[in-house]
Amino acid sequence: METLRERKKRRTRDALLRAALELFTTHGYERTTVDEITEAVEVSQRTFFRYFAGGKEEAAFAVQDLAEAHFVAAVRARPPHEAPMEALRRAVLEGWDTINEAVAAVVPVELYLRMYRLIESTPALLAVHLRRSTEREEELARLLAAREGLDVDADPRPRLAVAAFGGVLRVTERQWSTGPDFSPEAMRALTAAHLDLVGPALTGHWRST
Amino acid sequence: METLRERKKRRTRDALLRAALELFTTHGYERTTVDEITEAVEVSQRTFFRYFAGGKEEAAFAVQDLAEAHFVAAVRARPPHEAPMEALRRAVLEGWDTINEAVAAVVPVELYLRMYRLIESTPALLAVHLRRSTEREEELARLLAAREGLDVDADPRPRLAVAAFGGVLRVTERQWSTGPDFSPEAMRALTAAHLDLVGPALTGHWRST
DNA sequence: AGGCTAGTGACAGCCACTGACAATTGACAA
DNA sequence: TTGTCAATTGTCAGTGGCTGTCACTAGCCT
Repeated sequence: METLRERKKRRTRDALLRAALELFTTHGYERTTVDEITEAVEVSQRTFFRYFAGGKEEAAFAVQDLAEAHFVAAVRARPPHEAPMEALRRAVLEGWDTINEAVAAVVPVELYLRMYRLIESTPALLAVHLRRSTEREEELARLLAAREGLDVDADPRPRLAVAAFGGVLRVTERQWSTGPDFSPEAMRALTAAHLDLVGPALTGHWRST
Repeated sequence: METLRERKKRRTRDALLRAALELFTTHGYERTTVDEITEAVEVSQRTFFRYFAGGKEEAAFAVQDLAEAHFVAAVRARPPHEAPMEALRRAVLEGWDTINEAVAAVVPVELYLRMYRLIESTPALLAVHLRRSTEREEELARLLAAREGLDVDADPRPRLAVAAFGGVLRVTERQWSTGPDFSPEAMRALTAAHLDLVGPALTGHWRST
């Protein structure tokens, strides 16, 4: 079972994380200081940095970590006979269908979505988000390459395909976060629509839809 | 003509920029302090921040700005009858062919390439680079949409196509910056090869090639 | 020549982050 | 229980990026 010490640690971390996200999403990321977060939880500043060695940034992406791991797991769970792009497509849609399972245990889904929007609208956070996305893309490229029996360093196709897929997701994120409907369902629908359009978008001529 | 004041300003800025890039590329980005840069040029720290309000970051990307503007200009110069993706492809290859013209007036091309590598290998800089890339992609999407007579907010295809194109460039940058040949020619060749492969990469099955 | 103003330096201060050391508190065995 | 050990936390001091303020100097313009 869980020892008292571990329980306390977990609570402190959760309290810090929740306070951080709440402050970020209400007052803005850069405008909230670490001191404000620790005052809200009544711990020392030093303690915050011990839980989040990456500083405010790590706190800001803690829940994203869960959601993205959820998505990668969905990719891994796809049957091996599916074509790579098809597996990615189904996994990402599945991920949005079941986003609650991945996130709700730590923070309300609504807070996660608010934080997602904040990341998209805060340049410093968006930059980090994009870097993290490329790290995930590298992971997926290796995954798919292994699945198809390819050497990811000899054959660029897995990385290229995943990068193109990632590009579609970025366009989707951006449109979703600036649009009027912040529900997971809206995100899911937009993702599906965009994935359907990427083929036509690349085939040269747009005038003759 | 150019007044004495303006000449002095220009020189100070150039000196700061060159000192910054030189220090970044030799000692590393984060390990270089602003004080070190200003001591090398013999100005106060405050002066550095007056020229580079964005701090070290702005200095790190000053030359990238030139190169990227060079590329966008090449896209604009493409004949309107070319298909969008074809215009992007030719413009980016052209950009690497004539990179000297865009950069050499301010810093040696070799220093620019070293800085490029450093950006790719420094997480904090890579993140910013990726965000800047999406800004450029937005610019290109609007450009191409206008060219084709489309409304970029109503039709997602321009953004999707440009995002996929950008994804290919990112894969290329990454491979180039970790490879053995840092010449513009190598970058050009890699870019062309990857652009040729993105089509096949997206067509479902990789095993039977 | 002399007033105007842009550019600069010096200084003070905020915030993110880190290292070192001391104090506290849970864990566990005698 | 109680004493010991180890994990957790707080305090303090310091570095570096960055900003506001103010006074001063040097180029500009009439």
